[in-house]
Amino acid sequence: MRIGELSARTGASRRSLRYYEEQGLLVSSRSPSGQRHYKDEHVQRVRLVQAFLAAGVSSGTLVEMVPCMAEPSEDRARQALEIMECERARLSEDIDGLVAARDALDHLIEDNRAYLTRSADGEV
Amino acid sequence: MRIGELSARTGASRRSLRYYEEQGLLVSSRSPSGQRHYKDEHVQRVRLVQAFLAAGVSSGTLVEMVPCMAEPSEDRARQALEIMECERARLSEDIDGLVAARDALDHLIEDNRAYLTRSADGEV
DNA sequence: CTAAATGCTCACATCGATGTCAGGGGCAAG
DNA sequence: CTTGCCCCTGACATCGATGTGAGCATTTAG
Repeated sequence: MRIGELSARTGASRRSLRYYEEQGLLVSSRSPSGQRHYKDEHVQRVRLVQAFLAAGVSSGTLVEMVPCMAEPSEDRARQALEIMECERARLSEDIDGLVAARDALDHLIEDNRAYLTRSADGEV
Repeated sequence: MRIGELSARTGASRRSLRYYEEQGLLVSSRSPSGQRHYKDEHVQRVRLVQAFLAAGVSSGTLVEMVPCMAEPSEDRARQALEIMECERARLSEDIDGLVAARDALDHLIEDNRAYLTRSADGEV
């Protein structure tokens, strides 16, 4: 498939797909005229990239984690593992932060509701 | 306290504190010479702002949520409530995304570990 | 009093993923 | 052949929170 279809299937803009490739997160075989061609497999790859980027993993970090699978070397694998675990810790921290924020928000919502209820009861 | 102390207590840079004020997220009383002065109370406020900003709530959205508590009006409260609930949904979505990413990462880590183990067992 | 530390404002820089526009091919159907 | 749609590269723009630096004022410690 060409870039338009991959874009449609993944929701990533063409621009983003080219960017992923530029960053080494995605490969494409080129037709003689230079057009990118992808296989079904790549749909999953793009989804993975999207998930990590959305999770705040930078493309630079991602490139150190994921592509090691393409050209496996023991050293690279060890280094990738270290980075992955580091990133995993960051993710967990972020999750905790978000959950805390949501709790705080729930608190504000509660307060607001209480205020409105009181107000509705005709209180000044 | 002046801005330096508030900064030290919250971990927010002086720059950020001025920015929060500029955005209407923080108030300060000014000394005759124009220096900002804060009360202990404000430490908590800053922490709240930090938590929400870190959670990806924009200062614009935040200003519609939080300061309604300062000048409570029924209409504002209702509108704020709507925004809060909307933002809560977004937060929950984000959390789900992060958790999914972490799961994917765990998968990659697992694969990597398996590879290293096989490698250590002397396999080609 | 003086020097050091702190504060003020204004303005420009940064980062990363993406949007967008321009100028130029490529390819299929009418 | 032409029309329409997709693709290419390259470059500049965007957003939001924060960093940074200049130039100047104020407060505090010695």
